[in-house]
Amino acid sequence: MLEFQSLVLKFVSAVPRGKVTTYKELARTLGRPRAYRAVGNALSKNPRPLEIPCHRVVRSDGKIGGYKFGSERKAKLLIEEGIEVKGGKLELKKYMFRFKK
DNA sequence: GCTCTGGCAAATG
DNA sequence: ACATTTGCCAGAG
Repeated sequence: MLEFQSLVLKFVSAVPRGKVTTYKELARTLGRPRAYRAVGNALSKNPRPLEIPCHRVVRSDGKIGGYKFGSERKAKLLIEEGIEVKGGKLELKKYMFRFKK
């Protein structure tokens, strides 16, 4: 459904600079706690890569995860936003942003 | 309608 | 901490 995707994009763009969220949390916020894969799928098909900060969505274990334009690019962007990325990972506890709930 | 593939997660070894 | 296995959702063909 396109609803799901739209929602994903919407929430991701709501993530403030310097913060990140996980695929899982995002999925849960959308009402589909186990649709984390679908979330990644939706982001990969992101219609506006420039307007949507897909790089602010990371894995639950703290790893950067993948990215349309390469994980290196993603890590770089995150660092530029003030997020420390060490060894391809980051401090999730510190930068995790939760929507409502 | 079924199979395959993903920017994944959690459990297991 | 790392690798493998299993589960799960949505889109594409």
